[in-house]
Amino acid sequence: MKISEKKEEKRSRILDAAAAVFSKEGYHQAKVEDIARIAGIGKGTIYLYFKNKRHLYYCMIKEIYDIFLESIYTQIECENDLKKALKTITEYTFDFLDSHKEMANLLINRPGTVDEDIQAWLFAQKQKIVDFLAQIIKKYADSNNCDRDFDSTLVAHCFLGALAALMAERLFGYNKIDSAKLTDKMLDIFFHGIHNSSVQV
Amino acid sequence: MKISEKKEEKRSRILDAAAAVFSKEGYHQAKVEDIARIAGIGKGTIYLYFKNKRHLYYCMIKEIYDIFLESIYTQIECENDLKKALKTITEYTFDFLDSHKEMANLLINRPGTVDEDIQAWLFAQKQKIVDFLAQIIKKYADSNNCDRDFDSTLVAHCFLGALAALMAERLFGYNKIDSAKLTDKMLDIFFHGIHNSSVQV
Amino acid sequence: MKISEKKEEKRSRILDAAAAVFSKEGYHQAKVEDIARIAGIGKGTIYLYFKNKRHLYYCMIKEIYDIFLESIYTQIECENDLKKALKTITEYTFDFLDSHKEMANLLINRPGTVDEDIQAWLFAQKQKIVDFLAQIIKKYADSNNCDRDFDSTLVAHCFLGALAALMAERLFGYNKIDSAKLTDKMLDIFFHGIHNSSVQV
Amino acid sequence: MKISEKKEEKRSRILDAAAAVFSKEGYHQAKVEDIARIAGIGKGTIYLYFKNKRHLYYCMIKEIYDIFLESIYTQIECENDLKKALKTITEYTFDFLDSHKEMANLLINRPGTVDEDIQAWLFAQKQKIVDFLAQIIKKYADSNNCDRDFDSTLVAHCFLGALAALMAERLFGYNKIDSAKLTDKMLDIFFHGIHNSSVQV
DNA sequence: CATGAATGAGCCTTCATTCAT
DNA sequence: AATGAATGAAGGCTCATTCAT
Repeated sequence: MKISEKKEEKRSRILDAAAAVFSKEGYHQAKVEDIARIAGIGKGTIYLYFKNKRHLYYCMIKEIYDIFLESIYTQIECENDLKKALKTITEYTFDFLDSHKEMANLLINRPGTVDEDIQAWLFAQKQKIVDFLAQIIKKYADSNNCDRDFDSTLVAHCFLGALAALMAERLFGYNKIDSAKLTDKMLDIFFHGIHNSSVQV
Repeated sequence: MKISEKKEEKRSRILDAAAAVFSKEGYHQAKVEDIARIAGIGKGTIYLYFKNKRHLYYCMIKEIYDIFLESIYTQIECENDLKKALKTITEYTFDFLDSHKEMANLLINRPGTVDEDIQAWLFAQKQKIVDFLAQIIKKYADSNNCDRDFDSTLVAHCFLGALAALMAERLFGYNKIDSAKLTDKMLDIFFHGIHNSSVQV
Repeated sequence: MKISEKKEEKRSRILDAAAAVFSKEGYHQAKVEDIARIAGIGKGTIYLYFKNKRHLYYCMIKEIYDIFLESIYTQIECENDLKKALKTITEYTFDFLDSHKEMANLLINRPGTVDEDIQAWLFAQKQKIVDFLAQIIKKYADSNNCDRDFDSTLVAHCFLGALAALMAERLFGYNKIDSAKLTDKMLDIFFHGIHNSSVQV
Repeated sequence: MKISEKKEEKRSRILDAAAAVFSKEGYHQAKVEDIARIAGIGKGTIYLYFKNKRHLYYCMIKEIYDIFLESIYTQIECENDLKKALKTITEYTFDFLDSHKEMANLLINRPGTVDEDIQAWLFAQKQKIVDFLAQIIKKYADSNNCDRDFDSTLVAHCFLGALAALMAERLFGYNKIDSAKLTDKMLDIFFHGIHNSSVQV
């Protein structure tokens, strides 16, 4: 028990250090030695837990995605109200990056720069989220007898794109935006558009 | 004249080759030698035109952005109709990446992976587009006496984020989407939202 | 007693494992960890019995040579007939390598690849065999009033060289040669040469 | 012309340095950096001429074998007298190793310790020599209506084994033997054996 | 001007050895 | 006594950059 716990704890420390370094430097410039130093261990130790640098990167990014996605899924799963669902996703995303600031750069700007396999894997992950979201949107449209004719997958893409853009702005931008208000405003745009409704009628 | 023209032409060839290689491989994996070979010149010659690899990258990406942005600006500048403006931007972006497919990967996925300075520069470029767009949106809202209260900068971010997401999907996704329809659908979402308008009334 | 017996048994297991691994991989490519695994013990334990990898190698190869040489000596010691003595040596060598196939590669191809000290030690061991053999040959020549004038040390070298070559061929060659016939043929060559004796007369 | 000559000259310098270092240290302990230093060039330069350390080793040992074997073949090819042929081989071998002392250790003790491919290649080379020699011996036996019944391949193996043993002794032994006498004595043993011919009659 | 052969700093990875348990 | 997790020195190889031609 104790030993496997210790190993798990050390593996976790390495993954944290890896996230920090990879996020700051990008995959290719990150040095295994730096990761080791930040994890407080020897260089060789990393290779007891991960086959090589690439494997370490993959495990790290997979862990982050797993945590993030699983959490999103469970929170949304049984939610029938689209607005609430999107709000939850948005808020959770903000929170997640706020509490993992050190890897924000990685997630937003640098994820797929290792090789084609990892790029493909990331693409597949993203596809899953899009599909999941599109399905919720579709359900919403159907259940509301919605007279508007929109492609739910397209909407999902737009929504996630907008979300990513706002994340980047919030994280790297000079004007820090309050996340609560941001969420509401963004959802308002998506639900009602920017068109002057009074004119529309 | 002739000499400086020749020089300019060679410089241009190097930049094209750099765009192709950096886009395919990413900054750190791209080899100066490959760029030289594709440009049809000797390896050392690159260093007669650019201080080093980093500088070459910067010049290349700057050139692309300059071309792209200038084109956008001039096309939109005197456009008063927001919908038309956004449509133009969207269509031009699609066309641009279609005709520069070899650097699409670079522009969408890999731009800021060199160092913090370049990341900051890119961020500033993006900021300019956002500001420009926000200004147009603001003008539209004001001139229409719009009763809806939205943050034009926020809308600009969302719009560009969505645009980027659709670009990525169109470029790397399995289902190639027709760009004309895509544009219309996307703008429809942004203008009227996804809410059931019949219910809304 | 019991403890020292146990220790001896473990030491022996390590030496056997070392012989197997060193023979298969060669000194530098052999991994201490593999030896430990094959010996069924922990990696650190090896260092309780041997100072380091080099020492382990030395002890192992010394043990093999000791067993081999002692056996040869005792079998030949009181043999007065040279032909019988050479036959015994040849047959015993074949048998020894047949029953230690796993270290044949080591003994034939890889022994002295560690450092100069070990190479010198091996050279000295070989010298002993040569001297021993030369002495027997000398005795034979003297006692037979042999009219042929040959350098017994030279003959010893030639005989052992030929023996080694045949061992290598038998072990790694495609045509497995029957050892009994081989011995007779080889001794025949050494005793009577390849010259046409009928012509000679 | 000039350039390719210079390249050839440098390649040759690298191969010489490689022979010296590999011979002294063995493949695995030899450092590429040492080879470069001895060749008087930078470490990276070696990789302009050879794919990697293994390839360098292979090219070096192949070159040595090619030079050696080709020379032997051409000298022996049209020789009908077996004794002269064997004498030529023996003398040439002595001369070759005398003039390439620095790689003697490599050729005698360490050649096949890199990997199985190279070991197999070396084995094949040796096989060629054996076959070549066996063929000459066979021709000799046939043409002389030799009444002695010996396996020419076996004789070839024995001869080469004895030759190798004498080479090793001459190179590493304390008593330097004069090569001219050595050759005669050795051939005498092979042709007439050590048996007392007066007794034989 | 243009070149590409040469360089060597830099980094990933291995593995003999140690030492806390 | 025995272990095996941890270490870090060492070495193969790459590639941006230089400079002699």
